[in-house]
Amino acid sequence: MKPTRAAPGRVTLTDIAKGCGVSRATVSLVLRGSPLVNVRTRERVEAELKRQNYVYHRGAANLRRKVSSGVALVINDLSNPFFAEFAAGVDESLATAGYVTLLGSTGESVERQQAVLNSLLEHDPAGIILSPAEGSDGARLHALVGTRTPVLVFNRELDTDWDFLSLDNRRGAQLATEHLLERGHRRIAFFGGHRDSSSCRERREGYRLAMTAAGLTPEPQWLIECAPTRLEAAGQTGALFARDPAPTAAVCYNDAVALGLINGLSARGRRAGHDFAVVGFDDIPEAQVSAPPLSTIAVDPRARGRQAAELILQRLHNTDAAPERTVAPVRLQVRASSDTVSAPPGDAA
Amino acid sequence: MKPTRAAPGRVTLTDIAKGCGVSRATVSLVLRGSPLVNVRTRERVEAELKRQNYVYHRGAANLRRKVSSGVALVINDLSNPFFAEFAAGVDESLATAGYVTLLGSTGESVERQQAVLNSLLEHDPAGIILSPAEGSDGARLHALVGTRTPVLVFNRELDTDWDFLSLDNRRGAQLATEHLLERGHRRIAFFGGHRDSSSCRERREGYRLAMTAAGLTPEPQWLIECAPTRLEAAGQTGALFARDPAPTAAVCYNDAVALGLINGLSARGRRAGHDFAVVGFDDIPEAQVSAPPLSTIAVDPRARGRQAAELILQRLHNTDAAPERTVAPVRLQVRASSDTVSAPPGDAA
DNA sequence: CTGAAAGCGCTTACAG
DNA sequence: CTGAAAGCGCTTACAG
Repeated sequence: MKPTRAAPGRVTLTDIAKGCGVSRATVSLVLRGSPLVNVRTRERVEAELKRQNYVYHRGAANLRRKVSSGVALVINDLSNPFFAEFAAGVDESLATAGYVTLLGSTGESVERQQAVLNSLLEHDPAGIILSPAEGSDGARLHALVGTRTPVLVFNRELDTDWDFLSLDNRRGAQLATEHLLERGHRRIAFFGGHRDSSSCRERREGYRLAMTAAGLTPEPQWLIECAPTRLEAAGQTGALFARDPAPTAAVCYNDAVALGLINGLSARGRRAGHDFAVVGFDDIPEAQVSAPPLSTIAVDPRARGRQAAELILQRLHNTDAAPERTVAPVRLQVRASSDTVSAPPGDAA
Repeated sequence: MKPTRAAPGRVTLTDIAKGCGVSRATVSLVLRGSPLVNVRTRERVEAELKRQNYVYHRGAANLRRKVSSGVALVINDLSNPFFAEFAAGVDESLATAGYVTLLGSTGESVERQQAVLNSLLEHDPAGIILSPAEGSDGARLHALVGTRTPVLVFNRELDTDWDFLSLDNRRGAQLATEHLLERGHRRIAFFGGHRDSSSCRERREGYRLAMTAAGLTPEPQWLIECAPTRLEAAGQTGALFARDPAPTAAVCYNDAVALGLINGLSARGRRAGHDFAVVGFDDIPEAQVSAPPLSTIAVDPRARGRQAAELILQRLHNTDAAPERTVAPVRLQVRASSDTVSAPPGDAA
């Protein structure tokens, strides 16, 4: 509960100054690489820094300079490989830029998210990258964070004036649908996700666009909701076949749903890739090794992380610009199998 | 490259003190929950804190008190779900204890690890949880970190006097081997990993113990090295069948290797679970959905993360105790399939 | 119960 | 080119 006493005997600027007979000011100038210092003096100081094994206390410097070298990264679910990769990308770019990542994971809990942000704010982050927990309330978050700290929202839209980085959900679902259309499918379902999530709405929109462009109208019973987990998806499989004629293919909300659907199909004696075609979204690692391997929409989460870091850093140096919405590209990753089945002959609607 | 100027107008203790006509000292006492303050005064101060939307500056307080509320988490590979789960567990427990996680990922690079640690140290962590990059040099790390900051090493042994939390690798491999023995296998390989890693050595030892206990002596050609990745493992599959009689089963260094081997087998016209039995190690999420599902050794990385956090926090309050080695339990996770094949009849060696 | 004063480790005008 | 002094936002004996 309580922070911890540092071991005694930290070496400070004063120790270095004494050690080589200059003032603290001079040592500080050396540390910050000022060209004002005489080269001989600099050498003496640097030798002394090494000799005493000096460690810069960035917190003290930041306090004095009224700056911050930390960026908070609030992640809804680190155990999801998509977000883990994202976090790795963020950390990579922040480190390169000389910032440290202050991590907070919320486990998709709005309460924990509130607590985590509160704690992180006390550490005075220069900015925040926020991948909101499901069900987040933009206004409430805004009230908590205030206007002093720039925020970049990732992935899930929030009703705020913060910067927003999102995947091109619409385009992704469109690509997935077009791919199935090219294989001859006509009765294509959109399977999984919750209608009230912005990403689900956008993906459905892309699906609908592609269908419409092909002269098709999605039947209401082809739009099937379920929580974006493997288990729920497996359980909802039956809904696909509730009415005849049933779909021959499905664009899935994400890979987890797609994998669940594949399981659900085989539990009903069907085989994905043989008598039903499936395409996912996200390209999680499992997609490569599932049976059959899953064609899906690749979003390169690590690159998204790097991008998020760049965006927040940019914002830090440009506080007063208008909020920005950035849409990150996605691409179709075809893997022979989950989608190889074509529509049954004579099935052109 | 440079840290960032905070927006102007941070509300400080002084503002609050002025706002309700008390001294900064009194406000500070209120913040820290001192019982000395008159209850009426406390209420006034608290109202003012709320009114002005005060945010505590923990950095300043820590500086004055000579304490730290951050713990550094240095992770070799966040994109590995095992470590991502571990990180989630660490963060969860640290947050509960009122600490913030300072994240640094090294991507298995010893150079980056050095740089990352350097940067983290400047942020004055109370302690460090270090999951070392492959090839780390204990002495070099020790020289860098010094003796002021307690370190808990996770997963890979390092030649230092730091605390160490490891998986029970020996026991895990023993369980895996015994499981295959129970299925009737006699020619069992140990597949994958690098002999110079401590975890690989320990797992091989567990394998050997189980074999010996069953009166069997592993042939040298049953010990096959390869990098612990899916790709390398697939590539090394042939080595299993280089000499007759070939093994009928393999204990794999980890799940990635096991999945690679499964691919490698099917590329050679063999089917894991039908004519060759495979057991993994780690129980990564893919193990559940691979084809066939993978029997493996579950290590519960999230619980390990929580455990690591507890250990380092304990150490912070007990700096002078002797270094501790903690071995975390593992268990066999049987999944019908990858191991269901029994040894061919008449094959009892 | 409350306030004045010193100080954590650093930086930065300002003199010299 | 270098040093003395003030100050970042907080805490903590110490008086009163």
